[in-house]
Amino acid sequence: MAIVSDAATTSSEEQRRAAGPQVWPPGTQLVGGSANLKGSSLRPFFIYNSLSRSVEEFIALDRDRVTYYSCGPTVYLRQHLGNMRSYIFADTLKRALEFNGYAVRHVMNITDVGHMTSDEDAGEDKVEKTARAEGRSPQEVAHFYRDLFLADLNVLNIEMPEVICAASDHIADMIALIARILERGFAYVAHSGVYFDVEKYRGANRRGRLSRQSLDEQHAGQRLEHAPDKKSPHDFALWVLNQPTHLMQWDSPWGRGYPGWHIECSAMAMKYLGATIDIHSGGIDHVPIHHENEIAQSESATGRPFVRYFVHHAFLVGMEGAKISKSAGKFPVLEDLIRARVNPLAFRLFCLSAKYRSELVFSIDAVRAAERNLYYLYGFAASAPVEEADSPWTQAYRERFQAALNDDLNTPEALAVVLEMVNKAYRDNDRRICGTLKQFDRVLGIRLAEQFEYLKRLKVPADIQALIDERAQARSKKDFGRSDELRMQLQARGWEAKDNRDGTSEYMPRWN
RNA sequence: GGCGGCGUACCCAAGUGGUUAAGGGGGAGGUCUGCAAAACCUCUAUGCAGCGGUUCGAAUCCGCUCGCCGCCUCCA
Repeated sequence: MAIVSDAATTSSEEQRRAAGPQVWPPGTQLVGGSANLKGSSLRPFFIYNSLSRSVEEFIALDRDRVTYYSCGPTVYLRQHLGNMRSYIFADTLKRALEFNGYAVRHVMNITDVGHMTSDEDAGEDKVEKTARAEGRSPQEVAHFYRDLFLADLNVLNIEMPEVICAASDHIADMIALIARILERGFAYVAHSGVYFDVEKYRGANRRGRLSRQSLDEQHAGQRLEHAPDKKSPHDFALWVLNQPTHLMQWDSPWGRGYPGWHIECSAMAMKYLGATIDIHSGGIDHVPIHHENEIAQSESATGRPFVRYFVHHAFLVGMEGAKISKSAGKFPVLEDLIRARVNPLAFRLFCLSAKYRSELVFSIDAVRAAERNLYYLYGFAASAPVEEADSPWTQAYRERFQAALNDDLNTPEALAVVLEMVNKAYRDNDRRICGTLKQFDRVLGIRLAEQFEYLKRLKVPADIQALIDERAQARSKKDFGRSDELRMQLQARGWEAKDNRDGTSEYMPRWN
């Protein structure tokens, strides 16, 4: 039984590190998939690894290819802004790696079965609970909220993961994985389900690595009165049996039932990324239970390390410092921002204004502050000389930008670099920074590139054009009363007038 | 009870042993302008919850105190 010990992991890690720089000396230009990223080269990228509780240099298992699994949504409710911070974080991590020349294979799950509530005695599947409440089938509920979720990703300009996989499409993979765990003796079959044998696994001394909590310290099982046929209250379900009221059931070698929540991530991560994946990310709340259990299951089945870098982000919190959570009932969603006439991409920028490991205090005003930055950048891009080559001085900003990202994803610092560069471009009246800005936007993801051609592509409606023409006439006759009146009319229709010093005027619609 | 985190200006937020404590928002003043907007410039924390300690030197390390929060049970 080859459960790899911590010591073994460390030594192979050291070997890898020692070998790394020889394969990829700083400054090496990449070819192939990363060749389009001019100017970015594989440099040391540091990230906080929850497994070691320290910032480590990231070294991919396979040179410049990264396998990345991030926790996706349970599709029983609209994802709120706290959730969206999570996906923006995952997307930013991926983009930062790509900026460094890595090719990232990103897998995200969609949980549509097996994620239980714990309010009631028996517990209830979250998707089914919503289905009952809304009078729809679990599939309808899952699809409905999945589609809303995907739409939100699109609105926030989050890149689609290479694989998005639903748990219910991978029942067979989960059954196969459970069978392997059983074969290896780390699980047992009881009347109420197939359970992972934590006591047995503890002998291998792996569980508790993430949370640093011994099982005895946890008050595990204290409030879980069901499933009396578990050997130990710490044991968790791999497959649930004999729950006839459950709507979603599948046949298995152990009887009809449905999978436990944790097993899907192990099964799908390993199916699409292999037994050992480079990065696994998720919310900090998943450290003690969900990810701990994932590790236990996966490594029991394969005898190999499951995840090399576990990365956890902190919460978006409300103004009283309390977490914005589903169980609390009230939480803002993307539509609340749109209803408040805030550009959703401002929320993206807002998320980047804090480090992923820090709690971020949410307020509409704070997002509006980020929106000012968004439009500052848009305003610059809309009139920037795209066709000209960048000035040499931009190189220093590119270096600083990358250095910030590579320092444990310090996006606030990176953002500061971007703003300082644009400020310098304005101040020195040297606007040849578009190429660099476009590169930055590959990480920022605020659709900046689209703004460069904005004015040229702009179609002015005839009625707006009529107002513009009349205003030009009024201004030429120095009829400023009429001119201001027309400005107000244009404003009411969403168009802003901007008068230049030379007497010309520019008109563009408001962004939001 | 156990584990973990936080407290930096009016607001958001970097910085975690060593030049003037990033950046943004907001505010004040100014340049430009018919006005407005945009942009630019100047100013806006002798101090980083409080009190001790270590150090040549601390927001940064240690101790205590106060306040806030998360997890241990579904949660990003």
